[in-house]
This record gives sequence, C-alpha cells and structure tokens, in this order.
Amino acid sequence: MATIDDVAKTAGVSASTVSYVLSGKRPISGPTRARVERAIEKLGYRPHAGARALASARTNVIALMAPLRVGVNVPVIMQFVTGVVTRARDFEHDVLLLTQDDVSGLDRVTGGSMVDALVMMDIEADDPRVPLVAAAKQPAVLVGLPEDPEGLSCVDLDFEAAGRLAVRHLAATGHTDVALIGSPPEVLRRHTSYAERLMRGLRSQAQASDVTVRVEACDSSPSGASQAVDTLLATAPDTTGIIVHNEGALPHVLSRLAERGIAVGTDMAVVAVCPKDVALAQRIPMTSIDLPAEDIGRVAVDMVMTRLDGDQPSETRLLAPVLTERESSTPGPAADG
Amino acid sequence: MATIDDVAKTAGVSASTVSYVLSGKRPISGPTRARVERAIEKLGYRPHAGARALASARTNVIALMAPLRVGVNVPVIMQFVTGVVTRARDFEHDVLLLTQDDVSGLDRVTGGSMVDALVMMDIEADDPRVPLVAAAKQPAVLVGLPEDPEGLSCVDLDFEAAGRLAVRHLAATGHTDVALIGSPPEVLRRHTSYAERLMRGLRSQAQASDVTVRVEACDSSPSGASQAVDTLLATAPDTTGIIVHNEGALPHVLSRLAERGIAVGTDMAVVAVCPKDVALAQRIPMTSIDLPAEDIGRVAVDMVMTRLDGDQPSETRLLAPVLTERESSTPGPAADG
DNA sequence: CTGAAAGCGCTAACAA
DNA sequence: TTGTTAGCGCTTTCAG
Repeated sequence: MATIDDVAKTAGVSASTVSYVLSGKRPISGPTRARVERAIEKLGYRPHAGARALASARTNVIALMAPLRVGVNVPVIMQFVTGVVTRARDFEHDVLLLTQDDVSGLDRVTGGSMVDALVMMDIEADDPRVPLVAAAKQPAVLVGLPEDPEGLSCVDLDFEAAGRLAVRHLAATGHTDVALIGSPPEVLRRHTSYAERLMRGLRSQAQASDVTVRVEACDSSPSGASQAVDTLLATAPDTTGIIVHNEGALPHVLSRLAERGIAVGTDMAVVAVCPKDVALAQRIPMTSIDLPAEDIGRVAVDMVMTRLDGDQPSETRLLAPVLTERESSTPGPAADG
Repeated sequence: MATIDDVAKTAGVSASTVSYVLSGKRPISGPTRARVERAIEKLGYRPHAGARALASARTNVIALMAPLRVGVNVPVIMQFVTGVVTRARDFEHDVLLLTQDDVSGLDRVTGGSMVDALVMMDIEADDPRVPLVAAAKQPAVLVGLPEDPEGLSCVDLDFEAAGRLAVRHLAATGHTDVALIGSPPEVLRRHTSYAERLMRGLRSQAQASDVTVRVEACDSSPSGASQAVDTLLATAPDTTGIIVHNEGALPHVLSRLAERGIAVGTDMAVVAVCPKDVALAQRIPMTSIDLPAEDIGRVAVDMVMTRLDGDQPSETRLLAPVLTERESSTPGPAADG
C-alpha cells in the first residue's frame, strides 16, 4: 500500500502538503494540488485509518447500539439502522454496530477511541447504559427517553402526542368507545417508555374528548392477538375504534376481526402506530400514525454530529406524529346520523 | 486517557512488558503480571485502537456489507447480522456495517485498512463487488454464490438440496401435483442465485419422483400473493402441495387459501422455506425448511477468521437443509387410500 | 503558499 | 523473564 510519503515523493512535494490537499485545511496552489491529485490517483493511495486516528484523534466512525434480538420490531430497527448508516455517510462517517446487550462494548469502543460518537437505540426507563455513556468522552444521542437524561441528548417520536392524535382522530369521526391493543407485556415490564408515553397521551385526550379507552396488552403471536381481540370484544362490546400499537400483532388482529365477521373500516375503525410500509402491507391499507424510523435515525446522526465539534448543550427532540387516513378508519357510529 | 506508558510507569515496568501482558505473546512472571494488571485497573487503561492498528496492522474489526433496503427479507437479514456480530465478538472483533449499495465503501474500508476482513451478504450472480473484493488484501467471504467465485470463499444454505427435499417430502406424502410460490419477479431478474438453485433442485427431484411442478413468481404484497394463489388454482386446479419460498408473501398466501375455503394441512399441504420463527408465527405452524440465517452468519465469520492468519485455500460451504414437519403438511390424496 | 519535524500510542524486533 | 528502540502513517505546529 502506498503511503503519504510515496505520494509526496511522486508529486515532488512534502507529506504535509499532501495531507493538506486531502483535508483542505490550508490553501494549496492549483498546480500543486493537481500534481498531488495525480499522484494519489496513480498510486491508488488511501490514507491509513489507524494512523489518521492516532494523529488526529478522529476515527470517522460512530458506534450504533441496536437491539439485534429477534422480535416484533425488526422492520423498525432495520429502517432505523438504515437511516443512521446513510446519514453517517453524509458526514463521512462509518458505523460500528454493537448489540444492545454488549454493555462492555460501550467501554471498549469508547475507551479505545474506536469511535467519535455514539447512537443508542431502544433506551429503557432505567437503562444501565445511560450512566456509562454519560461518562464517555464521546458525545452520544439516545433514541428513546430514559428516566433521567442528565445532560444527554435524546430523539424519539412524540408518542404522547401520537396517543392524543389517535384518540382525537377517532373522536372526531364519531367514536366514543375506543381501545388500545398495545405492546406485549414483557415490553411494558421493561419500561420502554414509549408505551407508557403513548398511553398517557391516549388517556389525556380521551378525557378531553369524552371517550372511554380500554387498554389491552397483546402478545405478538397469532394466538396472542386473537386473544386480545376476543377479550376486548367480550369486555367492551361497544368498542368501535381500535388503536394498534404492535406491528407484529397487527396482521393477526386484522385476521381475527375478519374471522369474527367484523369489517375493518366500516364496523370497526382501526388506527395503527407503525411504519408506513407496514401500514400499507396489510390486507386493508391502514390509517396510521407513522413511526418514521429512518427519519429518527437520520436525526440522531445529525444531533450527534452537531455535538462533535462545538459543545452544544444537550437537547431532546420529539418528532411530531403525523396521521394518515386510509381505508381502515371511516366516520364512526355517531357520525352516521 | 491513560497511555501504555502511564501504565508502565505506575507498574514500574517497560511499555513493552505492558504490551506483552495484554497480548500474551510472551511469558510474564506472576508478580510482574499482577502489578501491571493492577496498574491497568487503577488507571482504567484502554489501548488506543488506532495506535494498535497502526503498529500491528490489525484492527480487530470486520466489515459486514448488508442489504439495508427495506423489503421482504428483513427478519432474515437481522438474524444473519446477529449471527455475524455475536460470532465476531467471540474472536474479539467488532463489526463495521456497510450498506450493500455503498460499493465505494469496499474500497474505503479495505484500502484504508479499517478492517481485517469482509463478509458480504446477498451476492448476486454477476455481482460487481466480487472483483473488487477479490482484489482486496483482506480475506472475504460471500454469502450466496456468484457466477464465478474465483478464489473466494462462499457460504449459503444448499438451496438446491432444499428444493429436492421439499419435493421429496411432498411426494412421499402422496402429492403428485405441486407448485412453487417463489420470489418476486425483481429478485429473479437480479439473478440472486438462491432462487434459481432452489428451482433446479425442485425440478430435478420432481422428475425423479414423478410429480409435476408449476412455478409461480410472487410479489410479496397481499394482492400479489392473492393473485399468485388465484392464478395457480385456476391453471393447475389439481395442485395439492405448495412450496412457498417468499417470507413476505407467506402470511398472505395462507390468508388467501383460507378465504377460498381451502384448509391448509388437509386440503392443501404447504411447505415454507423460511426461518423457523417465521414458520411458527403463521396462523398454522408451518412445515418448513429452515433458513438458518444466524448460523450462516456465524459460519461466515468462522470462515473469514480462519483465513485471517494462515492462507487457507478458498472453499464454498453449503449448509444442508433440514425439513421440520408441522401442521401445514399432512399425507396427501394418494396416501389417503 | 510550502516544508521540516515532532509527536500520536502502540507493537515487535533486537538485546540482554 | 524483561527492557530498549525503531518504526507504523498520518496530522499539525512551527518556520520560512
């Protein structure tokens, strides 16, 4: 492999000039630049990342901690990762992938100066990684909200607003008895705050709009979904609007409703909280509040990059939810008259 | 951050001794080792990755090129990535994630010595990345089979054997008219060889077992799946066994069959080629040939690690398919008598 | 506008 | 069993 000295030699300049041509950190005359570039081209020169990191204290790599366990949210995670990776490239950064549970990985990449910054997905209320990352010398942004973000930056969908929005939509279309089919019990137990935030929004808007909200936890399996639907219809037969916040269960919820002869869109309004493509991949195009995973990933990278140079103060960004009406929700019973 | 010299100083030894304690590349006396370890602990010392890479020409990072486009195979990809990341950790390596289409990323990480090795997913028959990676100084393993693997190592499920296995299973349970509901047309156009290999196996075994096989390409959308089912039943009404090799379409295929009053498992045997968890997440537990994505990822890492030190010759490993009988397939018509 | 030279923090001969 | 020392390839003062 050619080194910077090789390039310097064949261009007839000093190594530092080559370096400055590459970094643009000082003005270079046209002819000199041209000769250097020709030499680089000719030799197929690539700066050695390790040497660069050593000399400049910059790796041009960010770490991404993602929950790689198999499960419900796989599409969301993938979209998020995609957003992070593509946006990182816009800043000339690559992405080092860590699994959520590799807590020691945090220390490794951080202390070993393997990365310039960190993005951590799927933050739980009382997440053990939060204190670790707060102590790191690299900036970090969390996706999700921990109990105490003490000086850390966070991004997420504004789930509370999403909850309000969903209820407002159903209320506006005449529904007075609505229900949430939500996350699996284990998610709730883990205190991933988004579920709680959604419910808070749901409840506050329910009160404001004078509708009742029943909440049903729901396993993502076919049987879990069927059970949730059956329980709901048994205990709250007046329900005319359902909010589903569980991608894995969504198709099965719809199947179950179909099996029971309930026509989604006419007999029952259904609003999903999920990525757009998931909403569109159902048997009926779903009215949905988009979970803009890729956007969130992009924003996370933007935030972390901002913090790379200047020491911006920490901030929390909650993206405003957007509801798109599709065939699964139509004016409800009270609006019929 | 503490450096190796700091550690050496507080342990009262030389830097090289610290280095050797860490690497284990030469014997160290008990007491010395103890003092060094104490110093490391006390200072919270972490070797600087860049410095290490520069001095040793090892980064302890491997690159993984994965197709991050959204689509059908998301669960498979995630499982695969998980396999790679966790196995890499067993070899003290981290994973740098590149997107499939970032072809220049290959050059960047390779030429810049950012990684020790490469794993590339989803290789197509005439993949433009193959010559690039063949020219790299780092070893690589491909997941999938290119047209010409010229000296490169590959892993994949043995799809040809899987095709044979599926047909053999259906034939053995009495079916004589079977069909494949396969990948979307665009996948076939991309010449991802697995689809072709599966069909080859299907056809050869069909001939051997004296059964007919009809092939239906199938878009992964609900409507695409319905259409495939409808076309199939219209043009080949005698079909009693279906092989589905399209995870995204699978639930919709099953729904469509249900809608048409065809009972999967009794009226129609269905064999899926998909990950186990997908097979189990359907309305009926599916007889399936497992797509062991996580295993493949693990094997890919094993192979690439082997090639890191000694220059092992290149090899291609095709994992033997395993069929698990579940409720979606039962003895067919001919076996009834 | 360009060069010379001093490190960045580590590894691995070479010496003892 | 341990220490000394010469780089690894780059960035960035400092000088001109």
